[in-house]
Amino acid sequence: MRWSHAFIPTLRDDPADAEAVSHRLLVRGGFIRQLAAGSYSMLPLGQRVRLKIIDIIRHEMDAIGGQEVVLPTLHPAEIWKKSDRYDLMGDNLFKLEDRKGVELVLGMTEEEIFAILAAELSSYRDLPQIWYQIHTKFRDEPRPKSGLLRVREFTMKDSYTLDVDRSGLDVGFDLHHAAYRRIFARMGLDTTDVQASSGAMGGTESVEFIVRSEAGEDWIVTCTACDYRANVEKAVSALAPVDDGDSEDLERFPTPGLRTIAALAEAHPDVAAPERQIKTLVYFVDGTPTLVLLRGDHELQEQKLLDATGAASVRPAHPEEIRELLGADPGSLGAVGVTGIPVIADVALEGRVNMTTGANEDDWHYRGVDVERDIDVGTWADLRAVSSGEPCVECASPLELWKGIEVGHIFKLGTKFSEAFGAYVQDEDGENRPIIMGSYGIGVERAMAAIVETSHDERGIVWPVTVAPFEVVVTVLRVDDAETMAAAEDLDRRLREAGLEVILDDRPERPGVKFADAELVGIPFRVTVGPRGLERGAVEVTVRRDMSTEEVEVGDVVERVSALVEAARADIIR
RNA sequence: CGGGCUGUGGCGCAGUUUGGUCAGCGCACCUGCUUUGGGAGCAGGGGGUCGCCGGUUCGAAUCCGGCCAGCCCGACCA
Repeated sequence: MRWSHAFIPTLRDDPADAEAVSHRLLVRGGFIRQLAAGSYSMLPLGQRVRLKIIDIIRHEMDAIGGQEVVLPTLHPAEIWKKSDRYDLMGDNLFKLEDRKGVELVLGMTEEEIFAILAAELSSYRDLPQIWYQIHTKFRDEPRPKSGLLRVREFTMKDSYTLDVDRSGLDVGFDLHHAAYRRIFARMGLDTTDVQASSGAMGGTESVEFIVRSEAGEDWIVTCTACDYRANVEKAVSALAPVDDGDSEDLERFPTPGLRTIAALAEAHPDVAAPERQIKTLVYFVDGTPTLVLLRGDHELQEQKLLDATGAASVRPAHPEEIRELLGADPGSLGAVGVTGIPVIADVALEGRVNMTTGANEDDWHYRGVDVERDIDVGTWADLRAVSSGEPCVECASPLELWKGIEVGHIFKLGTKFSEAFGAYVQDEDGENRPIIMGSYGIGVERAMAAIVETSHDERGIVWPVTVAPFEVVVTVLRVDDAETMAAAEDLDRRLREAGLEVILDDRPERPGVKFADAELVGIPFRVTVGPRGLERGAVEVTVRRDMSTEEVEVGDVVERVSALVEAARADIIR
């Protein structure tokens, strides 16, 4: 490839609307262009990287026995209604109508269609199967952001395992787990696999692959000492016991003007330390008003509420709604004596006595609350958000909280879709059983952005050689000098003949421009050809990652660069 | 959906407060000459319905109304 003929529109300035590093560098480097919010064009360089990522994924998926298919992205809404995901996914699902008025949707993931195909299987002997595809998914994100990190149209590798029993599912799941580790490692991504919630998808065991980055949107909890690691949506921590004293009688007492946990604690330190208060939140859980109870010093983790209730959506009640329901304003709420409204309580409140909580009348609270005696708790669940420094449940060491980018997610889906679409097989005993599915996703462009987030410097991107748009750039310093140009062209040809991916920068630009572009674009190795070096029969070879430079005799360049590329590959794959 | 901000050549921006002389700057682009190991210099040149629609006015990038789009924070989010 000759740079002079390539479409690589690099920019000297950062685009004004780009914040995230990957967004800035991918736009500046001429990899992508934005069309609309959450909608990006892949320019030639971007597409080269994207294809390399896809090749890695495809290779590893095939290696675990995956069979590639391509399914429609345009689906009749009917099948989404059949699986119940039409409502469950809410506004995140793109919906449209055809000319006949038939409702259609654009796929977000494609369990439905895979289940429909799986319905053609009839015997346990047909299983297991691993099916996958790599194509476009759509999500009507409420807020696309950060370039490729959160978009509305993107490429996903989604795969599905089909098994007759749990142990088969476990095997398929573990195969994916191992394949994902290899996939991300080969891209040069350092991922942490964490326990996660499977969210609206249902399912049980769920593991996310997270790249540590400030640009990420997921909060991850890891233990500073042991192996415990989980998404905050799922993470738990140990709690120091609280001394409540002996159970006492319920007593109403005046608390004029006290509306917050902190204010109440300050005014009544004897009975209302935050950890001895009950925080009462009012939520609408799929439209049903519900009281959510937590310890005074704990925060609600909404995903846990979703998981505990199986609801599609939850939202905090508005102040007016709260007054109508409980007769008091936030700040004086409690669940004591409340009937007719479901109560869900965090497990940290189990067995607690002598607690303090609002009395559902402004300026009044209860003390001496025995949670199990005085409150009609319908459901106990883990609802609390873990905070930094709390003790690990496994080893009691402090937990650490950090931000990351979710690049992959694997989980055990179960039989939800096979039951909905009649995907049953007969087992050895002639018994009809729903196929057990697993579901596994990787966001291709998000992985691309995550690589840039974690591999760049002040000059630009530093692509791992396995995903770089080109492995080598041959930079010609004097295009108008026939000898220099001839030497560069010869090198370009020999490097390509050695199997390397080369771009020849033959633009009539000044050296500084070419160096800057090569570094911005992030090509791992640069061969600099100029008349000065050629007089000595030498060129320079520069390693992008550390910008180290060595002089190499022209005759040795192919061997030297090949060795560097191989070493870089080996270092990534290990 | 709530809050904040922004829309002016390909990119980055000034101009809007105080309507006219405001279509302007830097980069990029084209031509020529010089230059050539870290984003060159000189000279000449091309390119913009000032987001869209409507209104006010003799006159609107500028004032008013409506709409649209994008960014950031929050809510939400496999």
